[in-house]
Amino acid sequence: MGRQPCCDKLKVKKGPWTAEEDKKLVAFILSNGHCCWRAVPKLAGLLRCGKSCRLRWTNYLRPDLKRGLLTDAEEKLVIDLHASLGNRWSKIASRLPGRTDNEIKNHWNTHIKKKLLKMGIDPVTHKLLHDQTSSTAAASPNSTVTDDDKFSKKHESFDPKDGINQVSQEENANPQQSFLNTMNRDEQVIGCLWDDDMPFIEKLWSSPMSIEEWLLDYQDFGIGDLELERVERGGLADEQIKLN
DNA sequence: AAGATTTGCAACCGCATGAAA
DNA sequence: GTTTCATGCGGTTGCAAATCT
Repeated sequence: MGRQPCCDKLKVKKGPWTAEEDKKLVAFILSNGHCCWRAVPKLAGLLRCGKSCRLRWTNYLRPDLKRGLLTDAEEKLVIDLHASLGNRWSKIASRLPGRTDNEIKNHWNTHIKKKLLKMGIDPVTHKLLHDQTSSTAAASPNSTVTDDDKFSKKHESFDPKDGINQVSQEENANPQQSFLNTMNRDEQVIGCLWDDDMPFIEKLWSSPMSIEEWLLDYQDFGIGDLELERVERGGLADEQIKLN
């Protein structure tokens, strides 16, 4: 009847991964692949469940992952895709090479959502909050203060130059509309990404560099080294330019 | 300086779907 | 056809670091 359980849940380890575990998982996947996640932890000598291994690989260890904050262009793309796709993070992530759904979801919840609220844009509907709430706000002027309201007050000195885009003085007169305008301006760039037939990962696989070489060059297994990371990012950027 | 609070991210949880037995 | 599990996905939590009081 049915299949065997993927793991004995009583014996699996939980919590943060160690560098040693990362190395074991990477070494195993690079030499054997991951045709069946259920078998990976046992064969790799890890006391983790397959699900945990899969998440660790896809969200952190995969060699094609970018590190660091999303760029302005990536943020704009996420916002645009979110407007049309909603919280379908995996679909959104598939349009951002080197980014994971988890990373995008986290970035949305911690950065983008707040920026949009600060600019008076509803992060759910992507419409101006003023347009949506003017009637209800007038009806209930003493409505309770939300966390988002608190954020807006706390960040009243927010400088658009640090955020989504730089805007002209004229546009500053109406920051909400200005933001929507910049979104339109980016449509061409976004369109290019939408039309990209060959996903980034396929370009990576087809590059002359082997995956082992790539990993050895770019993976630090979680051991922080900012300078190395900076150089690595430069290397990745160069590689992407070559591939393009 | 120290405790409290907030922030950001990695990892886990639980559900839906499809496939294997 | 039914049961059981693998996988993928989105939501949520836990915790270390940063910031505030």
